[in-house]
Amino acid sequence: MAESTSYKERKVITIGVVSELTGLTERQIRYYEERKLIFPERSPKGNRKYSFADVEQLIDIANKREEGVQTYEIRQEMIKAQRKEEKKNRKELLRGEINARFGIQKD
Amino acid sequence: MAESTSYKERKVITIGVVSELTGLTERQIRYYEERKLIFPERSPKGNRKYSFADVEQLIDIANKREEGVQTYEIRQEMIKAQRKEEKKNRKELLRGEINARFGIQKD
DNA sequence: CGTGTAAGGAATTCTGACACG
DNA sequence: CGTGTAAGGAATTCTGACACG
Repeated sequence: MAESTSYKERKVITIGVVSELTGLTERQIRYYEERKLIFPERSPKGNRKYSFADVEQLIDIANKREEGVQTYEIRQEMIKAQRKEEKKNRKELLRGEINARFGIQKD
Repeated sequence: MAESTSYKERKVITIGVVSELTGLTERQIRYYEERKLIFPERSPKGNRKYSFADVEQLIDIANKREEGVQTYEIRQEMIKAQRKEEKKNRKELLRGEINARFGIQKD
């Protein structure tokens, strides 16, 4: 249960399909990577591979770009959201540890 | 909620990636299609596209082939399983219709 | 039957660059 | 800044066919 990743996260989609799915050009998709908004994996020979989560992320980016938001600002928002996420995770981890010692006893 | 298909069912994976994911050669994957064991979609220009469900189906096929089961037999099993599935669906549909008329009233 | 392979062509993807605004 | 495009090359995919067992 740490072996596989969910369908949503597996990086298996090529850039051409992502382009169809998002309506973005390949040029745009590559540029957003350059601006660190998206992080595809690479196949052995260098082809980009995206997940469904990436596709959704790109759709969000496209929407923000249409509103005139610059890639730099989008990146800042992403970083902010990420920090919030990490904070939440640390909290849950801590709670887990406390439970492990003082909570529900197994044994 | 009849618009999109789940990640598992969306046909977005190219044959090269499927080959990596399943350990099968492209030749094998195409042949299993010829034998009607798998049904990829096609991109506008004719490239095969598979879903995660297809990948799992192919792994099942690979396992059966290793046991020496022939493609024809695998196909028969698939058809049988499909019939069972359809029967279940008809049952549920019927139950749904009965409920709609005589069951929980809305209005 | 199931799979490998060489063949030839078409489509895909990649990078780095120039263009425009 | 964000995107288009032409360029050249490498990798991908496709089909139909011959081979072997």
